[in-house]
Amino acid sequence: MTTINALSEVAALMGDPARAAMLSLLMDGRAHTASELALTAGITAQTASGHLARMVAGNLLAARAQGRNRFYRLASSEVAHAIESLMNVAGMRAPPASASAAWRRDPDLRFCRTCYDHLAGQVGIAVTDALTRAGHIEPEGTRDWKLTDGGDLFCQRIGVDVDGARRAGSRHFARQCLDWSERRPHISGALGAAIADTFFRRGWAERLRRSRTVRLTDSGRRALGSQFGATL
Amino acid sequence: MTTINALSEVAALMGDPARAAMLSLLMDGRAHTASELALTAGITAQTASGHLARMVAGNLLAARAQGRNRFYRLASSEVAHAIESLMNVAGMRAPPASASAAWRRDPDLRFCRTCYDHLAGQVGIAVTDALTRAGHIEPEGTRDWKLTDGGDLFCQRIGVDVDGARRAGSRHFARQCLDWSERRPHISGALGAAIADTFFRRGWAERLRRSRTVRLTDSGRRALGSQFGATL
DNA sequence: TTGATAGTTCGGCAGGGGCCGAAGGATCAT
DNA sequence: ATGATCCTTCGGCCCCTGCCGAACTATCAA
Repeated sequence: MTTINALSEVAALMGDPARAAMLSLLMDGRAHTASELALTAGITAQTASGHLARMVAGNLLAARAQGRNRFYRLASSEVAHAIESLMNVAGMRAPPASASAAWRRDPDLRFCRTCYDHLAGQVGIAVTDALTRAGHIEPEGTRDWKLTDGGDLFCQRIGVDVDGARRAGSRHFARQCLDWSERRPHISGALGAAIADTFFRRGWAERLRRSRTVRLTDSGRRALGSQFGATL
Repeated sequence: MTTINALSEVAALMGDPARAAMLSLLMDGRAHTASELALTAGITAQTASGHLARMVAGNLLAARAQGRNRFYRLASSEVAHAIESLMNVAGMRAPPASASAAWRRDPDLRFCRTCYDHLAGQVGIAVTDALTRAGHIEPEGTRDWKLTDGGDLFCQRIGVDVDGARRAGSRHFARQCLDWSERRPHISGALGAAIADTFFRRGWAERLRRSRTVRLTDSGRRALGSQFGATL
């Protein structure tokens, strides 16, 4: 019973024009301040504050305080995905203006803010596909990956701190993270973070300054071919 | 401007408990009568009638009159997809009770009513994965597939009417259809239908009588291995 | 024709929720 | 400290909308 109510509650949160306007802006994957969101929604700061609090409580948004600003962002790629599919039903073919501007400016941005510590986008997909193809990981249920013995060896060989990831407390070891744009699962969780760390440490990828974009270096491209047997 | 309102309107339609209950029931892919929907939503027939009319006007539902009954069903697989992704955000792991009953009764049913003319479920995923792996198709944007030259040849060879699919008027050629249960894209659109047609024509798959289920035959299982290099 | 069933439309009630003004913390700049 | 900025909480207004009772149409079964 609460199960059906949960559906309507999430939908109702998205079903208000002001909140929908905020969510649309946040679809660019970035974090925005409360006043910025109020402005684009065309409402006062007080009203916006109430809306934002409700969406945080409903696990649609995540908030982060910084100085006297509060930055809000979408809570997960699942939320982005849900909004996208609603837009699809609503007959919107392109993302709304503000988001599509950011999109063009930064075409490699694939909702990396919430996929912060692991590789997402096309690189993440390529790595995940290659590991799957080689039998190094296997889907386990609909939410996790299983690292096979061969995969364990492989990861150790290229320098991924698998044991460290295993010891990462309560954190999930290897999760399936559904990428917003690619719509296919890639590796997140502690192992995903460890793999990304290896990419950065070995100079295969680098974070762009002041951006959530990850760029694959030339040596990374070569490594993807020689180590993973994948091309991008 | 209407573009953002469209998002909130669709979400608002799904954001009422009574309407959400009806939509959940309709997630079984079947058509239900107005009174049936009123009953499960726990409201009177008058109230339900209003809700249903609004959802039809909003292109969420399609109605079909038959005698003195009116049958309502989800208007498209896009709607089903949107509901599913909202359920995902709401943290529902299993489909709601009523739908899960149909689910258990018919475990191969993967919302085939709206994916009517193309292969969905595990078979659709297996085919799509195999074609991707072989480089026969590539994701194009977030909504379409691109059929490569090699893929064109391959399809012709196994008897898929690719040219016919290309001539299919205004219909999309090869769409990414996100499967409800598998949560991964498979091929829909004209090409998806043509591939499914090949499977039926060559006896690789068969529709079960009076059911939306598609069964893979033994020869289909062999073909999947020999032609597609996939196992299931 | 008469009655029963399925569905819709209309009207009025009542509650929920979105909105803003006012006021109150928090943080930064000077 | 003083003011400015950012954000939040509180209180009250008001509209929107979901709800049902009643009445009406359409189909089916005698």
